[in-house]
Amino acid sequence: MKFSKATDYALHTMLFLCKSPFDKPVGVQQLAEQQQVSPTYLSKILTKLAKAGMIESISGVNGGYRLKRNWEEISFLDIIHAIEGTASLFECGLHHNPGCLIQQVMVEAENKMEVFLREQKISELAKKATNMWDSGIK
Amino acid sequence: MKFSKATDYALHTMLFLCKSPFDKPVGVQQLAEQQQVSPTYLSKILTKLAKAGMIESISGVNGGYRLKRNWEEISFLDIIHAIEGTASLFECGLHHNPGCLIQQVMVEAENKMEVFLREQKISELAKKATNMWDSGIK
DNA sequence: GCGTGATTACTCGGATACAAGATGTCCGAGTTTGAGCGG
DNA sequence: CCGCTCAAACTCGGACATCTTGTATCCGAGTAATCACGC
Repeated sequence: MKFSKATDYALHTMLFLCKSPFDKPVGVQQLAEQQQVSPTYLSKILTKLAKAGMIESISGVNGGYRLKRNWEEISFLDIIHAIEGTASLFECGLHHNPGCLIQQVMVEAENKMEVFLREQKISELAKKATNMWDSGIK
Repeated sequence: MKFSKATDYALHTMLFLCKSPFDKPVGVQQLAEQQQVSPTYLSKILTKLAKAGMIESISGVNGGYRLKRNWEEISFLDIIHAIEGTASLFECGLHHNPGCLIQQVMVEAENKMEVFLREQKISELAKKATNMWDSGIK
């Protein structure tokens, strides 16, 4: 039970895109270099984010990826769900008992986390990050 | 990113032990049958719970597993940690940056879940379960 | 009747097999930009 | 100077290859209760 590296890459990529100028698409090459990942692998992850409607791809020379409208509303949870899927974290093996008390507790626990992650907008983080950058705090 | 089946088995086993008479140890056979798992596999999981000090094993004929003292304080989180380990769910790949903002958000999210799971005592659930049983609600 | 040993019913732990999912690579195809070249 | 073609720089998507981890099985060893046997 761990978050996959793909999620890590996705979050960092989104954060980076938020800090980039909106008119110029960023190439996979550059994004991959930033995080020390192979470009081809990153492109898989970006495809998922694109299908989820968070970013869009521009093909051809000077192409790359760019944020889509309403990007300011994108939360951590959105990104995580796009990569990890939306299935429940816990599945009671005794599926013939839908009222499993353990299942109920676990679902509620998962919910606590999701509520928090839904509040965390990636755009807010981008602001904070650039502020730190400006003030010289590393 | 999902909880393992082992965690599922562990939780159900602990719940079952809570509902069993304390003086008579329960055999792996019986516990495994209850959950449709192979006894040998279950025994691995039980070993982990034993090492975490939640239960103890009685060897020999009429042996089995039994709850240990202070079992009433055992929380969901204790059990999950015993099986899944206590490592953080999220690890930022860019480990040369300890102040990664994304990491901070994720750790906090994980914390929200853990705080909740720490409050959930397995013994409380056992009480509730037997009440439901008594009142005929399946 | 009583002690001693064998049998039985258990757990323990290591080694190993198997499956699935995460991670990563390769390649062929499509798309746009821009440069080169001929008229 | 204009238009056509072609190469270059990109992304897209499928098909693999690899690695890690969860899941599961097998087997030999240890342990305690119980039973059987012989004295």
